Amino acid sequence: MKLTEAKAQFISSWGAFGTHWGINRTMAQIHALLLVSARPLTQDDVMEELDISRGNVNMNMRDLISWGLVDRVLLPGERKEYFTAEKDIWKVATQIIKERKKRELDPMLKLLQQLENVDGDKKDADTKQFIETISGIRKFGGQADKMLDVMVKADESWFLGSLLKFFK
Amino acid sequence: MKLTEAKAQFISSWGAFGTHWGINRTMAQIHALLLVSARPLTQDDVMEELDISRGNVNMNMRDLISWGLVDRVLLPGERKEYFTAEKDIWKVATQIIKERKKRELDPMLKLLQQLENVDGDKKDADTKQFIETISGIRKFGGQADKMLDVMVKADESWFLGSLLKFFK
DNA sequence: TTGAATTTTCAAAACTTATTGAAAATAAAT
DNA sequence: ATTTATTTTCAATAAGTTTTGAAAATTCAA
Repeated sequence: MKLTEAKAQFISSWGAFGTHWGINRTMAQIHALLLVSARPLTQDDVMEELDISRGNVNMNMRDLISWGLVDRVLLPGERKEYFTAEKDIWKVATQIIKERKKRELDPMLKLLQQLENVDGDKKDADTKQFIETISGIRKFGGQADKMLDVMVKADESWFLGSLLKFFK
Repeated sequence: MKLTEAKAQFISSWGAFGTHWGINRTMAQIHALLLVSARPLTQDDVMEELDISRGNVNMNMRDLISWGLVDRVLLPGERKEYFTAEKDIWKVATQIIKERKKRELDPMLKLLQQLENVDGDKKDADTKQFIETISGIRKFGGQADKMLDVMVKADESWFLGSLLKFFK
């Protein structure tokens, strides 16, 4: 397969993949494009490569920057802004974990904690089931939370190396 | 907080949570409702509780069943079908992991393997970057894949117990 | 069988989210 | 200070997704 075709294939699949994870297709595609580009790109480059409008590129790029996945780069002597993506996939993953934990997991755990203290007779079947379900989810979420904390603090070789030994 | 209010709160938050993970709001809400119900519910129960149409309940319920998260239950002497959700959150999580791995991760890894064999000069910056990025993602994905395999085969106490010790 | 209860389907409508493109704002060069 | 290049914003529109509801299909009982 030729490079151009392979790139297109990767960008398209990565975009489709993203939509299963609550990320919009275009954002994932821009990210994919930057991931496989040896050099930083301008908004115009992205517009041309993906055939999308300037406003679209601009907004999604901002979003990628706010997720910490893309950086603005100023090339000396150039008027235009350039954009580049972190290429180390471990860093990408920990960055995403960090953000999603903050935006989604932590607030959910906080809510579950409150809901666990629902008032009412603990002998009532519905109340009992509610408390059991909520506390089950909270405990599980708490463990996941701890594990992700260690993960984002660890460095790749340590983490994957250890896990690998651990799981044979 | 009263039980009714707490339930409503949980169902609504779980629905919002779901949308961040590529799951539609209603499916997540039906799942939440079944998770906190002490007894199986009919389509009519769900229609009433969530104030949604019959067709909507029916389609999302099918989907939940295909994900292995909900079961049909036939109560003796009853004409209607009842539905119930697996309450053990570890089982729920491993079930979801198993399905998403099969539907998303495995095909992606297969694609990356193919893309790694792109033809072209490995000294060309673009080709080099492409191969490096793709193989980086593939290696990382491969590790994740292995870890998830162990997880879905393990049982909760073993897995979380071991991880907990492992991560202090 | 026939008829009533129940479930399933799916085209149309409602709703949600993403995209465009042109105008406004900003920044740099002359 | 003015012109020119570039980026940002956002109302309008397009595209995509979810929901409805009524008709068709199925299931069960008499």
